Amino acid sequence: MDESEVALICKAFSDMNRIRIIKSLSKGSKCANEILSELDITQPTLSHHMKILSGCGIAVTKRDGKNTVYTLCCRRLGQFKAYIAALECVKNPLSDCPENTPDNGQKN
Amino acid sequence: MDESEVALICKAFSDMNRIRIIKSLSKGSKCANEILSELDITQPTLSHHMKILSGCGIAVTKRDGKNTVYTLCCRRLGQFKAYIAALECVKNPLSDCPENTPDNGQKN
DNA sequence: GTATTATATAGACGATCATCAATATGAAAT
DNA sequence: ATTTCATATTGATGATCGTCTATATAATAC
Repeated sequence: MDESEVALICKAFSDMNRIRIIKSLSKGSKCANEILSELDITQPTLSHHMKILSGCGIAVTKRDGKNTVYTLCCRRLGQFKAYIAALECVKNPLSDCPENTPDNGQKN
Repeated sequence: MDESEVALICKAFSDMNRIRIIKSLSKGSKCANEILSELDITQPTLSHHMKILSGCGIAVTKRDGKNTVYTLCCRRLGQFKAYIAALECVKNPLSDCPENTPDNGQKN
């Protein structure tokens, strides 16, 4: 999973309604109507959001008669979780930045 | 950390250049000039990105003479990582969605 | 076939975005 | 004080965004 894929998934996560959708789907597959009843948006807007969520591979679409069932893609979500989890955070790093502040305890 | 905070951080992560900045800072604090040399953007654009990254609490700003040193906020990043890591993915969930497809092995 | 239900698409709107060139600010060096 | 270096702010531009109404499509029911 490269940076552009991560950026795309993060963009999908960057809207509160879509986060709610993801959290809802994380409890199980749902059809559009069900999701719609949990949010305060119109049906076309939900359709738009689902297109974004499936566009980045986080959600999967499946027709079932009149309904469209949406499911979280565990594999894709797992890849994303792994990427985020792998982000380190060095507390007191070396840096080539000239004249580092003394209380960082370093000069380069 | 509520949904709107997560959305804000994800929005900060939704740009490739900002992801690169975060990955770069994850290896240690850096001043603007250093980060700038790693990317293909102008100085004002970098300044704009850093404002977004510090605005959501992921990066921290510190003046040091002529330089501005940027550091990842480990606490904040940790909160975000925890939220993402906590996203479950149920494989074969119960759903109230009418007429679930048979190969899901469920009827509701 | 016609109606009904569920979802998608088209087109529009104002808002926000990433980016830039130009300029301002802040801090050190001379 | 003036210059130099590092960063921030301003203002503009074209692109993308979330949302809506209106309409189209797809699938079942009658």
